[in-house]
Amino acid sequence: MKFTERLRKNHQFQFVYKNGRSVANKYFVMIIKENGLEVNRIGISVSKKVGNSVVRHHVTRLVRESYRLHESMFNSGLDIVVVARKSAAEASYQDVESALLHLAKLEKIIR
RNA sequence: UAAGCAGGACAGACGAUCGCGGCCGCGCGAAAGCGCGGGUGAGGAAAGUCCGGGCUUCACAGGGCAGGAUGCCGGAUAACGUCCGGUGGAGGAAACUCCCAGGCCAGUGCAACAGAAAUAUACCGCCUGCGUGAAAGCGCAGGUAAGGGUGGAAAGGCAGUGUAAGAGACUACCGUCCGUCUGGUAACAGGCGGAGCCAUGUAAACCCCAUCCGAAGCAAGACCAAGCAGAGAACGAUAGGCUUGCCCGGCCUGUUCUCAGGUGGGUCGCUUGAUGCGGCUGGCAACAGUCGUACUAGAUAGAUGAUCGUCCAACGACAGAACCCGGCUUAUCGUUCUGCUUACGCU
RNA sequence: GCCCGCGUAGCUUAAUGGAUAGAGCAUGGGGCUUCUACCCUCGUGAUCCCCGUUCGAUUCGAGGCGCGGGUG
Repeated sequence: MKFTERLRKNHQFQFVYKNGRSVANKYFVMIIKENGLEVNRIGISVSKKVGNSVVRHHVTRLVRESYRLHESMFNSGLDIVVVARKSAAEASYQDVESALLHLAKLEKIIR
């Protein structure tokens, strides 16, 4: 991903949770905070409630893939945290893609 | 052909495009890194963390008590609670499967309810003697565990002799126990002789016996780099701390606690191993030896996915390595191979 | 990674290996009252699942499932 880094540390996530603004739909919760950098930073959080290890990895990959394929549409200079909800375990790739773009439109961070 | 039993293998495949983590090579770059090319990249259970071992550090090269685990016998193994082969028991018509399977004739405990009585007994009953009574019967003293109902369990079973009635009191068969002989490494099996059999169940009750067990865990541990600030309290050699829970013994000399401050980066450990596969030899087997051959993930918030097309058993279950092995247990859509048993039919 | 604990009615809980598993709250029916509340009375359980030991298991043993906690 050319224009994007990843959020890795727990304190980065906590900062976004405390200071960001959030929006949600059936599958995901998206939390946004401007980071003052040139690039976006994305973090994906899938808790143990969603499923076992295989299911959680799968959800993570679907989110990362759909973000990657639409990376150029997003505004830059944002920290984005995507939290998966329980129903995301049964979602297909098309569901994830449309849900992610829907949330991005709600936040008006998409071109 | 059908039903079943046992053991093994596989765990969607191929192509295209876009992406991800290591590794190798080349190029650019001071470096970080970037680009191109090549090759590689999750499991049969990677899971649960229930056992065992390697490895590393600590302690000791030392003893006792406590505690824990295992539990028919023999073997395999680095080791095991695992595996193999036997013995005994249970199930099945069979192939075959299952069993925490040492010891209540060491000690202690428990056995509700029912029942006369639960580890010791006479409620009903049976019988004898005496008394009373015309008799039936009643009362007293005694004998008796064959019969009765209860119960998981009622003092070997069954048949006969015997007897007033009965009783292993006696006898045959079966069972039990003891001794001895034979076979077997052993568990055990079989034979012979004796005891007429003073005694139930429970040790997944305490316990006894035999064997084994030092502790912690790769966030172990080793190294490099960066950075910081100390202060207070208690006790101080008849003290404090470490050493396995305790004791003895041993070691150290400042130790412990509280508050505050700093870092939270990198390298190694890290994958070649009690390794996999194939052949041969030994062994009933588990397994061992030997020869050949292969190298097949090493991330550090954590890499395998998405889309399209074709195929099928037709939408593909259970499920993701985190130091590494050997097992056990649990989850699982299905496909397939081999051997065996029984029934039916045909030749 | 390592180590503990718990699971009983809708909720909070009790139990020596021997009940029909006992309470309180809640809830449903009935009574009392003109009505409601209070009060009285009657009812309502897969002892988390499964296998075993035992004559008999909530209790003992093995395995599983779920929940909670400690520690690095």
